Amino acid sequence: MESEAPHLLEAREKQERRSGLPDLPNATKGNVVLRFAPNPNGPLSVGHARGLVINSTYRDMYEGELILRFDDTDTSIKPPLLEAYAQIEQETHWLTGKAPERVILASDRMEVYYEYAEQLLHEGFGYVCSCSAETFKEYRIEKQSCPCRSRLPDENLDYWHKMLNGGFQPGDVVVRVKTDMALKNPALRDWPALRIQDTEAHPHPRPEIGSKYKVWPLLDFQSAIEDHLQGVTHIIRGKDLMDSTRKQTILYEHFGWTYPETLYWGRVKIHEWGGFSTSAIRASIEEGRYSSWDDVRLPTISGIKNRGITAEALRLFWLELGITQKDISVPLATLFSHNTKSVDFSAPRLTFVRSPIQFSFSEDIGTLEFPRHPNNKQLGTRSWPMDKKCIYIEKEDAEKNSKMRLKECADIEISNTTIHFLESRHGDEKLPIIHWLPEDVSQNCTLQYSKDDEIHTIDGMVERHNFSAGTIVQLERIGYAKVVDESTLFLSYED
RNA sequence: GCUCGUGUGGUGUAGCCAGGUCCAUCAUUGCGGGUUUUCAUCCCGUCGACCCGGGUUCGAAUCCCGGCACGAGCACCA
Repeated sequence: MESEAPHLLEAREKQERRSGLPDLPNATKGNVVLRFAPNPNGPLSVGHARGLVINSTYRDMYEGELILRFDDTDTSIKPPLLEAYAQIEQETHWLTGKAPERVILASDRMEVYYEYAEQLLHEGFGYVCSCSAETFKEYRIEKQSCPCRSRLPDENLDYWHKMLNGGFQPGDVVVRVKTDMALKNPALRDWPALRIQDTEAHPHPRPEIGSKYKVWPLLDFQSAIEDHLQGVTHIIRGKDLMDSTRKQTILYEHFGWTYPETLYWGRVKIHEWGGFSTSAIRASIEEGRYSSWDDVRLPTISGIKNRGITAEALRLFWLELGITQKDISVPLATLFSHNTKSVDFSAPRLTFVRSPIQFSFSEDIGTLEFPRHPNNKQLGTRSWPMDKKCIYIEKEDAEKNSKMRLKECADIEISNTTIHFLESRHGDEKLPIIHWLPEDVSQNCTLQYSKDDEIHTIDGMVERHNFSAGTIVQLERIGYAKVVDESTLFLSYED
């Protein structure tokens, strides 16, 4: 018994509660190759960030490699955007902390795909089909072979060459992988591998490609070939691509290759945004609804970055959701809570007074010196001279109270436009604490924030500073914000 | 319609494969409190869940059967 069923003799130890990502099946350190393959029809969305975060984390866990592959093989429906290539590379670096080990452009690899397509036809495992999409659909539903299926390899090769030489228009013909028309899953029956695109009317945006090719591979074919050629060991993709895996596995079996281990995740929506369709975002920008891809209202990586969200927050966010196949909908508040943790300790405190009202001190108090951050002494101190004896406080505070405590200063009482110091000057009484600003260190500033898909602004006075654009600060009693320029701040989110 | 997949608190998530240690983990949100000269951070407390119905078993969130619900694919998009 000991040799035949040792597990019966030993009480198996209960699995520890897991934290972080689960192990990758069949993976060993140093032998893992992953890929992230977006269509560059626009810069990356927050949804793409999931692919990047999960794949790059596994890359790091297994000391493997991450390939960034541009699947830019559609020039008419979701055509690539030339600027997106470089931007996606930058965003990848920003989010994952380093450059991908390899970068591949599918549009550079056309000859390779052709080679395998030709082999497919030559070996009788594929055929050129001249049925219309609708006609073939009927055959597929009826589990019937279409007439083109019985073409001989030589005949197919003739068609193939005619395809390559521009002898067909889009829709005329398509190369199919010969599977089995009786397959249970209708999606797998003789699936299309390459088609014709009108690259005169819709040239590829890369000038070196342009109208050079008429025949283009479809995702299932291109991706299958490339994954094998690059030695990809693990694919992590959306579960909407499950049938894609099955189609590709049939192709792999024909070529005698081993299909990578594949994991899937479900659909994610963000309450405030819904999905992350790149095409929809692109359309809304082109319509002029948004200024550009990095508009703070957009669910793009550049938009969220622009808002003052850190790469770390985005990473923690996606890591926490993991790779379950459930379809989920998450509120933005979850991302923001990660951002607060990511940012708080290093965010210098800055005073911003909304709707400022001016008051004068009844007496001199000299220069005030106090820390830039209550817990992080490394951020140094700030010093407020008060030669003018004139300060700003928020309108709302002035209206709500007559006695209050000026933060880091003293207890006061206001009357008309004058501030008198109270006996309890050093804080014996419990008074509302408000933030305030001496005129000596003030300057006009606009605080922007996004709400309900609109950008709103609040005018006020900000403490004079020289933090560079992009610095994340905390506006005391208001929230975290990003410095846009000398006189503009952007509030990342409301608390 | 066919095919595939998923169902744990308000929202996510762990546990499920190898049934007990699970009156179910962690986070977030809400509520309450503490620290703090910020309505921030941090800390503490609290509310709150195994889709339904059978079955197997001494014992089921975990295994089996049957429902139901939701999602995706069936594109000459990726």
